[in-house]
Order: sequence, then structure tokens, then C-alpha cells
Amino acid sequence: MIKDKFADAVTAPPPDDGEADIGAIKDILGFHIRLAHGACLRHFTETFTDLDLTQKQVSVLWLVDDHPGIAQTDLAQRLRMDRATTMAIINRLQAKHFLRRDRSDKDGRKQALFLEEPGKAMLARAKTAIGEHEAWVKSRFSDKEVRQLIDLLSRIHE
Amino acid sequence: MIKDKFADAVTAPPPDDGEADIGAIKDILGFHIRLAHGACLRHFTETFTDLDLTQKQVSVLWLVDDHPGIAQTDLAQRLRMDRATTMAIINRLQAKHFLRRDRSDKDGRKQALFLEEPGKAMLARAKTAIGEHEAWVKSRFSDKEVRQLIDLLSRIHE
DNA sequence: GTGGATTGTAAGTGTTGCTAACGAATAGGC
DNA sequence: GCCTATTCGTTAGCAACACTTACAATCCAC
Repeated sequence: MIKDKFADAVTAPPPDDGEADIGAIKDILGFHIRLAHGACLRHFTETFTDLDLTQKQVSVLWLVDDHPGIAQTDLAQRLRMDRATTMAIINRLQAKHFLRRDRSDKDGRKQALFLEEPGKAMLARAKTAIGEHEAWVKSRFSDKEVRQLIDLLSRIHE
Repeated sequence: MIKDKFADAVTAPPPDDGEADIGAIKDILGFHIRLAHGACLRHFTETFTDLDLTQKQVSVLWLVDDHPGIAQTDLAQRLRMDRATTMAIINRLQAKHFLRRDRSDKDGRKQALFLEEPGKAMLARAKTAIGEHEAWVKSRFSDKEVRQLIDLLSRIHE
């Protein structure tokens, strides 16, 4: 099984320990964050194959729904993305008619984003799928541990 | 400040709560994992601009050092990567003369991977940089919290 | 030996992140 | 009001990864 081999990777001690080493790879916090994220992303992608949406795309739909008329820059800052990267995502979502850009009245430079009907419908389906996905992630934790984990992770992304 | 805007994104309640909603985006564990990973990756990339190495590349160097003669498939399984993806990474590292491929004696299909001298030197520098990076991540936690976090994350990637 | 599985490789696609540059619009100092 | 600096959206290009399919070489079981 892949799982066993992997556990081995995190468990296996280095063959030599003579030199000044900063420790085994399994003690590197960043390593665990990366792997946990990878596992999460993998399951997310599986869950969303039918809907054909990525994590980023769902996050954008969700935030536009929560903040109708939000500008792209605002969105980028909230999701810690580049302006250019945000563009690419918005383009894909717009091509699917999930949202539209309206020139902002107050600031001619900005594009106000609004969900279109297909986008709202898709977001509703996406939220259900996220529910399943979350259940999968949370299945290995107690409620208290989930709160703990969110608290600890929040401190990393501030 | 970006930080404030971002905190707002995680904190701001949705304007309407009438329909059957699965909760605010800030309660989605996957969302926090993604953001924490992003923050981590960003800092890692900054720390490693001089060395011109990515997280994956460092992981590969580290594992090849820990397991001299390891095969690419083995590496891929340990890091949860695709065979093809592993190829690309090994190619880049080989182009920099950080490691070499030797046809395995025991199995003619396999390529045994070994660090070259430049690779060993680079790994030593990388481990120092990882030390700094880890210090940055861990600065916001107590030792106990670090252990907790690693334990919780480990349960996600098994 | 033959057939099936494994391993590395190659080629192609898609998503995401970055940079640099540009025009359009705004905001602030004067 | 006017000029300058900044912001916003946009385009283009580059790099890293993850995925797929296909293929040749090798190994193993029978």
C-alpha cells in the first residue's frame, strides 16, 4: 500500500547521524503542512471532479457571494493572491457565466463582481460538496481538536 | 494594511443567513489549511530565493541523502508525487549537477539516485535555510503547540 | 519462454504563482 | 483647475507541478 510506504518515509530514521543535522524531516513542521495540504487538495479535487471546479474557484465564488460588488483587488487581498492570478481565475469563471464584471460607479478603475444565476446554483452545489469534503477531513478529529487546529493554523496565516 | 483586510475576510459575516448554509468560510478547516500552506510556501520561497530551490526540490535532495540509491518511484510514493512529476524535478536537479542517476544493478528498470558533491553542499545550505524558515513558522507557537500541530496534521496525511 | 506488471521516459494539458509592462482612472499636492 | 503619483485591470510570458496517455525496457511468475 502507498500509505505504508509513506508512513515509512516520515518514520524512517536517517542512516547516519554524525554531522550537525537540524533533525529528521519528520520533525519539520513545514513538511507536515505541505503534506496535509497535498492530501487535502487531492481529496478536494476528487470530490469536485463532477463540478469541475478548483479550490481557488470555489473560494472566489464564495467570497463574491458573501460580498456582492467586490473588486478584484479586494478579492486578491482576501485570498492572498496576485492581481494577475485573480484575473485568470475570474476569466475562467466568467467564461462559464458564473459571474459578471460591472464597472464600478464609484471608482471607474474597479470592476464590481456579481454572481450570475448559474454561479449561484453552482455555489450551492459546491457548498454541499464542501460539506462532504469537510466531513472527510474532520472525521479524524474531535470537535475540540478541530477548533484547536483552526486556531493554530490561523496563527500562521494571521 | 493587507493583514487587516485579510483578517476581515476571515472575520466578516455573510450579509444574509437565511438559506441553508453550511457556515461561514472561516469555519471551513480546508480553507485554513490552504491559507496556512500558502503563507508557509510564500515565506519558504522568499527564504530560498538565493538558493534557487523549491520546497519539492529540497524534499527530494533531503530524501535522496537519507536514502542513497533510492529509485524514482520510491521517492514519488514517499512524497506523494506522480512518476511524471518526479521526473521533471529530478531532471532539474540533475541539470544542476546536484544528483546523478545510476542504473540499478539489481533492477534494470530502476534508476538509483545519489547526491553529487554540489548537491550535498547545497543540501547543507538548504538545511540551514530551513532552520530559519522553521523558526519563523514556530515563532508563534510553544513547543507543546508545535507537537500538537504536527500530530493533528499527521492525521490528515496519514 | 511467454505474458503481465513495473519503471522510467516523453509529450501534452491545465492550474497556479510570479514578473513586467501598459492604459485608464483616481487621488493628492499645488 | 492641473500635474503627478498611485491604483486597478489587463495582457503576456515564464516556471513549477499535477495530471494523462503512450511507449520501451526490464523484471517476475507461470
